[in-house]
Amino acid sequence: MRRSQAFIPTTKEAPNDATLPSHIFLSRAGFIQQVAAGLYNYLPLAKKVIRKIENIINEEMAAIGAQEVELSFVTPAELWAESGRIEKFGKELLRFRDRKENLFVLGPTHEEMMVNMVRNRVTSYKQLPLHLYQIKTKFRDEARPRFGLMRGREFIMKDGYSFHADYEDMSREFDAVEAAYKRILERLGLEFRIVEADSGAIGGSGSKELMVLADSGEDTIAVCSECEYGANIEAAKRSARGEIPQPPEEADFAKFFTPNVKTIEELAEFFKIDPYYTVKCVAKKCIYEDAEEIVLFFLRGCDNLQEVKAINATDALDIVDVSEEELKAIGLVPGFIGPLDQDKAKHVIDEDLKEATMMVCGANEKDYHFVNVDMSILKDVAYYADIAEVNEGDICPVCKKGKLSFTKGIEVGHIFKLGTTYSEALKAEFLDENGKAKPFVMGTYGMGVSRLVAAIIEQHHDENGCIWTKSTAPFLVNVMVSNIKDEEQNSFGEALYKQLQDAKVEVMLDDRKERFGFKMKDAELIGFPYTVIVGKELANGNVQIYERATSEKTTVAKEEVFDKLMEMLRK
RNA sequence: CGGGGUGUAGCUCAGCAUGGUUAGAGUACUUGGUUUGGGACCAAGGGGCCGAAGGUUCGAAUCCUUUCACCCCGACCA
Repeated sequence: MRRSQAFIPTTKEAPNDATLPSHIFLSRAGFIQQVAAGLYNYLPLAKKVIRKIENIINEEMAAIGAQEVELSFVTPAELWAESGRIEKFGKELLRFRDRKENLFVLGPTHEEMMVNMVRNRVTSYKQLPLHLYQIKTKFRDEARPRFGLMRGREFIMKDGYSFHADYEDMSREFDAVEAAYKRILERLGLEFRIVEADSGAIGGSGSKELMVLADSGEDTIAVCSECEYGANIEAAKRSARGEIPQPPEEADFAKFFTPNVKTIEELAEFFKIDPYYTVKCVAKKCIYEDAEEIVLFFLRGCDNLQEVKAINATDALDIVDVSEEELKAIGLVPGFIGPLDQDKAKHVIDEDLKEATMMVCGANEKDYHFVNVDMSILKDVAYYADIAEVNEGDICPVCKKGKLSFTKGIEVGHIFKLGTTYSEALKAEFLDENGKAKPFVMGTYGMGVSRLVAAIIEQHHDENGCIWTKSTAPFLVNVMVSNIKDEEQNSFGEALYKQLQDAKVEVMLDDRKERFGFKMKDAELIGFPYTVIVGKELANGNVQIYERATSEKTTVAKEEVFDKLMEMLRK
C-alpha cells in the first residue's frame, strides 16, 4: 500500500473525551472513528488488525475441532422469552419490531440461537460432542459505554458453545478451550492471567476469565506470588489471613459499656485491640423477584463485604443499602448490632468467624458491646458463607504459601461450564445409550475481539503511539522515503517496496511529500514494527531499520536490507 | 437510571456574564514559493444554518423555554 493513497487519517490532537491510551492512539492513528456513544467505525488499519486476530482465533479453534458458523444478528424475541432472559437482560437488549409488528432483539450473545439451531438436529449421543462458534458483531445497549473499543455497545465477539452427553466430557472441552484461549493470547503477545471468576446469574458449575494485565483494566484480580492461582476479586478465596495480629488480653465474657463507640475504628481504639478481633455488621437489603428482606452480614472488623459473594450467599437478584430508620424499625441499633440474637433479621456469618474466639461484638443495645465472645456457640444455629473480600497479603488458597496481591485486568475472555440451564429451558435433548432423553450439557466460551484490539494497545504503547507486535500489526514494514524529491532515495524506496511486496510482506511505502520528522512521527503513531528509513545515508550506500518496540535504528548496507528484514520478520 | 458538564470549521478550542455590521484562532485542507533527519516557514485561498425547535427583541452564537446528542462520577455490566 502506498501511504499517499491509504485512508489513514492521523491527527496531532486526541479527541477531547479519550482518556485511555488505546482510545487516544487508535483514534489519533486513524484506526477508529466514533459515530455515537459506544459505536465505532473501523477504518482500514483496524479492519486489518481485527482480521489478524480473527485468523489466529480460527486457527486455534480449528485445532480443537470447533466448527465455525454464523448466526443471524437479528434474533426473534420469542427465543428470549423461552429462556426467560428477555426480562433478565432488561434494557441491554435492543428491541424493535419489523413491518409485521413482530418483536426482535439484536443479539448480545447467542446461547438461545445456538441451542435453537442444534435442538432437534442433534438427537443422539453418537453425534456428541459438538462445538460450534462464530465471530460476530454483538449489541448490548450498555447504560454507560466508555473507553473507546474497551466497552462499546456494538462490539465484535467470538462466542462458542459446546454440547455434551455428560459433565465429564464438557469439563474436558472446557479445559481444551482454556488451553486454546491461552495459546491465542500468547500468539497475540499479551501478558495475561487466567483467573477464577464468579459465574454470575448465568449459573453453571464454574467459570474462568482471561484477564489481560493493564492498569486501566476495570476488574480487580487477586494473584498469588508463588503459584498460578488468580481470581477475580468477586470470587477470590484465601486460606488464611497473612499474619494473625496480637490477640487481646484474656478476659471473661462480659457486656461492656461503650458509650458512642459505633465504628470498627472506634471500637478497636476503645479496647486497644486489632480490628481482627471485632465483629463487623454490614446491613443490606436483598431484593428478590417479588420480595425484599433485610439481611445482616457479619465479618471480622478487618474484612469488607464482597457484594457479589453476598448476592450468591443469599440468592438475591440485587443487594442495596438499607437506611438507619429501617433498621431501627425492626429493633436494631445501628452501631451496636451483634450476631448473638438471631431472631431480628436474617443473618449471614462469614466462614472466617466460625471458630473465632476472643471477639468483640455489638450487644444489640445502645452503648454496649460484648467482649471475649466465642463465636463457635453459634455453630449449630447460624448460616455461614464466604462473604469477605480478600485482602492483599492474605494467603493463597491453593498453594497455601504465597501471598495474594491485587492487580488490574481487562476481561478479554470468559469461559463457562454452563451445564443444562439453556438446554432445559429450551427443551434441547438427545437420546443416550439407553434411549433415555437428556438435556445437553453445555459449555459456553466468549472472547472479545474488538476489546482485544484495545487491550493490545493498552499493553503495547508508549508516549508516541501504538507498538504492534508482528502477529497483529496492520503492516509489518514501512518503507519511508525521507525526501521524495531525491531521485536516488525515491527509486530505491520503490524498488525495495516492490521486492517486499513480491515476497508477500505486508508493506507500506511512505511516498508522501512530507518532511522526515512528520513521517517518522506518523510511523510511530501508527506503530509499524519496522520502518526502513531511506534517507541521507543512502549516499553512503546505507539505509536504516528503525524498530518501533525498542526505538533503535540499525544502519544496514542497502544491498543487505531486504535479507535483513526477512530475517527479522522470521524471528 | 440518579448527579454533574459540554455542544461554535474535519480536529482542538476562543467569543457568550453586559445582545449590535461580514463569527475568530491554532491545526488540517488547496495553490505558489522557500525548506528537507524528528509533526518547518512565507503568501494567497476554500471551508460554519454557532446541536435542533420555539420564543423575547429593531437586532440572538450570546437572553428565555423545550428538546436532542455527547462526555464525566456513580449504579449496572451473560
